[in-house]
Amino acid sequence: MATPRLRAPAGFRFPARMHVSFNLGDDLDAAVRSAAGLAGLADPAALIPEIRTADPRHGDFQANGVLGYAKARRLNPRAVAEQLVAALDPALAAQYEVGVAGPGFINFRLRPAALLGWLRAFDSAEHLRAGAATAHAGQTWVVDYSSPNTAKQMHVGHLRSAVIGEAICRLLEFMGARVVRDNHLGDWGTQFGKLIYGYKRWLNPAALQADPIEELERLYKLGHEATPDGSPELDEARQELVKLQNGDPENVALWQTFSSVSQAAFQQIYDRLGIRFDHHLGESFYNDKVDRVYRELEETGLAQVSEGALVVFHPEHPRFKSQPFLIRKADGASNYASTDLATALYRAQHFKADGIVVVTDFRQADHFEQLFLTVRKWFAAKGYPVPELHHVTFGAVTGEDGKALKTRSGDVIRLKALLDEAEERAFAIVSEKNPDLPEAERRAIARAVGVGAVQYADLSQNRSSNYVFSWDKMLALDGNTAPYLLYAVARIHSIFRRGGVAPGDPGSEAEATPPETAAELSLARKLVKFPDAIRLAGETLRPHYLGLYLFELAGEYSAFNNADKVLVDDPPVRARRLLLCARTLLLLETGLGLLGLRTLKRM
RNA sequence: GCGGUGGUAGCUCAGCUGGAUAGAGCAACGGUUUUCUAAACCGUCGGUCCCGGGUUCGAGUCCCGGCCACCGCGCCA
Repeated sequence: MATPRLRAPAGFRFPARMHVSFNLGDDLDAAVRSAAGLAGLADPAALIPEIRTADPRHGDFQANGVLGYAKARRLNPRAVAEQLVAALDPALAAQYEVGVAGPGFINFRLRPAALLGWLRAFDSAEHLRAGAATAHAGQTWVVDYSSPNTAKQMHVGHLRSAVIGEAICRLLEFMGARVVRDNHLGDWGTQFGKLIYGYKRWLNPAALQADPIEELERLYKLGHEATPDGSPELDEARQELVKLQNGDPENVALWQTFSSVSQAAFQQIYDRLGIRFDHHLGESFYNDKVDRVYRELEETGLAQVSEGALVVFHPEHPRFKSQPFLIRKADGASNYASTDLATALYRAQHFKADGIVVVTDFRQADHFEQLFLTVRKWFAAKGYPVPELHHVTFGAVTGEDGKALKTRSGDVIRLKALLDEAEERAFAIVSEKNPDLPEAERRAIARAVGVGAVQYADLSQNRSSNYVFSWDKMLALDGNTAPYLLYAVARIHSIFRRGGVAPGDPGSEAEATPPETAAELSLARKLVKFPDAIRLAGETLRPHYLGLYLFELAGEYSAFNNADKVLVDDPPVRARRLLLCARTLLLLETGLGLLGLRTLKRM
């Protein structure tokens, strides 16, 4: 069937310098809306263009909105689509081939010169950032992630929150937000009574020096074993806790020691993962802030006493009308609902958060749903601004048997041991594949590849589902893995080394002509979709959308790399291929950086 | 019992909030190297999208009812 195509007006020259939108789809949305008015549609405001990235077979973008509009008004959708196309701003024809297809889709295919225009406009990390930063400009987002318990080892269960949380922080920052990274440590609770009990009796100072968390875990275990239920020893341990809570100087000093040595140990892990928190406001920080929560929730009538405890019900909710949100225990003590409420208030008021993101596993979904329901009503009742509240959940990490990941002896796997093993395995692989590199470099490569593989295994998959931990899969050079992506980066660097130019060097790109070969075009069209991946990952708080894009980009690059030699003699061809390499490198390095991975120049 | 999440190729998973002929990787089979990193690329094979209804121009995607797995549901976090 015939599809009308817009042609560039005779003599039209694509301007060398013109405004280029970061999100090209935004231009199309505006253009179609404007055309709806010019085309004389009965109800132009009702036409929502619904611009989507298209299957490459059909074009780069498509407008789907005509179908719904036409059907609702008993119009022929193809006819409406053709009316719209005829009314499109002719300047658009300089950039896109436009056609109507199927039942009434409008397809837009970027012309090679327009592809080059975008690639020239977004030629640096700064320009990409400037393009992306409109989404959350001027906003403050608090991200609560990792959040381990002090005096305990970080284990594999803490991995996902840390990795996903950091990627979300970087995405939000890239999109223009000021991000407050807050490690909501589990640093308060009944376990400290037993730990102090053990500490005062069996401390080995040398062991505390050498591996503080190891020693604290040993002391807690001894304290726990020495204080069985109903024993006088348990009463003593409880007394230690009471003393701590009442500000006994000795116990407070001990508790502070536990916190500081724990944070120092955690930071060793965070350094390997590229994480640095702005704040470590643990549960203890909110001890003196829960009374206000009780008071305000009672005075607004949201909380009530039930079975001696202070609870919040949500009558409009099918389940939480009867399942209580327990915010103060019957004995008067606070619990994590109390401190989480106080935390939300502090973040909203002290940090002036426009958004709060909490990254924990899916088992806490009920808690956060109740928490957020309560916060919204509470803030509304008091006239406090209500931030966007997001609970970012994730599934479990399982072994290949589908059960929770454990060591062979059944213990939890420590994060330190896990990262060590990742680096060892990566070192063995790089030493086999590239034995001529100096050992120091192979070690450095192993650090980036090994840790990156662990991070990316988490980030490449939809966070909602469980994921199966497999060394072989995450360290494979094929498939959607960190080594595959890092390898693509290294290969591009290799070309620039061979060519004796720096990536993105303006001189090397000056003569670049628009992409021509099938592989060049395919790569260029993938490159300009980067903003779409950022938007999708950022809006849904699902980093795997960015990972998937990077994998597809690396795939396009590999196909290009295989089909078209870059360092050819013909200057314009060489220049445009170098430009494509430089932009691929820029987007891969920027994207992997947003996911928290470190990239390499050689591997 | 109520609820959450998942169920897509032999395996591990995508599928951009309802769009065009459902895609990758692994595994299996075949091909490409005087080549900028073959740690790559290309192709073939492979589908009851858990089942049954419904909504509509169009459903893997939304609604209803089932089945299976994991998880949560009053003083742990």
